[in-house]
Amino acid sequence: MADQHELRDKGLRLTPQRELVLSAVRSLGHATPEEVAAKVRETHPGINLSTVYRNLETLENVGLVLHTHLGHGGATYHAAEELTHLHLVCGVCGSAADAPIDVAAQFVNALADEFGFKTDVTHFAVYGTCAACTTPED
Amino acid sequence: MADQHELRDKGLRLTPQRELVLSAVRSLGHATPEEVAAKVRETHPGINLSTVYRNLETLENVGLVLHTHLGHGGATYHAAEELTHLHLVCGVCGSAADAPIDVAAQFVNALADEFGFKTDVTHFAVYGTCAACTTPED
DNA sequence: TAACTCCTGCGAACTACTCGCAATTAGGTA
DNA sequence: TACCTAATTGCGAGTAGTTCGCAGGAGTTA
Repeated sequence: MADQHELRDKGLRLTPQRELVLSAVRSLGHATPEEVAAKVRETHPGINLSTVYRNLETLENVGLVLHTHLGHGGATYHAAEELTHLHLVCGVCGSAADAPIDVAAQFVNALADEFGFKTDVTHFAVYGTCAACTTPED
Repeated sequence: MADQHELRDKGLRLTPQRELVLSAVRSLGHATPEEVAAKVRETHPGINLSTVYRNLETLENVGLVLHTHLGHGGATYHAAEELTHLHLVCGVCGSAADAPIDVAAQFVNALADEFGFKTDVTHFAVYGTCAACTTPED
């Protein structure tokens, strides 16, 4: 549990709320601010939603967490070290599968070469139809 | 102006509001519901925002318009026949550039081959940093 | 024209998020 | 250890964007 160092190293104060938010994000994998708040409230019932939002923002600023848009409008937060995959969101069944970032390597390179655009493929989900929903089965 | 046929063919009633919403989407290229409302109000000032939202949803259900997520949370609407490009959204300056869908062809194929995932690259923006913001200039 | 529905306008409600302020608390210092 | 200062928290209000219910009005068919 080197959280204390991580947070202090980034120039942040070490508050119970902040630690709880960070560990909630880590344990949840991906989670909306509300889900993070719910998780944190299991051990710290009084925590305020504003505090969760502010800590997510703060933790994102120092690079410990990141957010991704999975479509519904709300952001989904991840621990920074876990964000090594891209998200395949199915428009039919709503599932979100993971795929390794390498499948996008050519795409990222093409965008870089042709447009000078440096792509972060993990930030937005990739939308489409998953295998299960594409294959008509009865 | 075959709008009447289009709408009627889809089983929709032909109301001035509905026609105006559709033509606003077509003339604007990409637009948020609020921008569509503003456009429509140029010729039909009394139109209600709810009506715009409902018509966008209705038109989307019958396939005449589509929406894309450009990131800020709000959806952006397009005429269905215009959606032949993907969007490169810059996280630094916030600009949204267009790119032909072919640059994503390999990526789409890889996803299809490896995961059976049928990708709609136009639905979500592609996030990253544009050339202007990548190149440090003074 | 009459009747039947769909559609519209309106206002309230809702969701997701942000902000200001006063009280609290972490971290550094003496 | 006691104290000081600034960061942080909780709370409530505020905001933006979107949805919903309802009653009146309009498009469509016979």
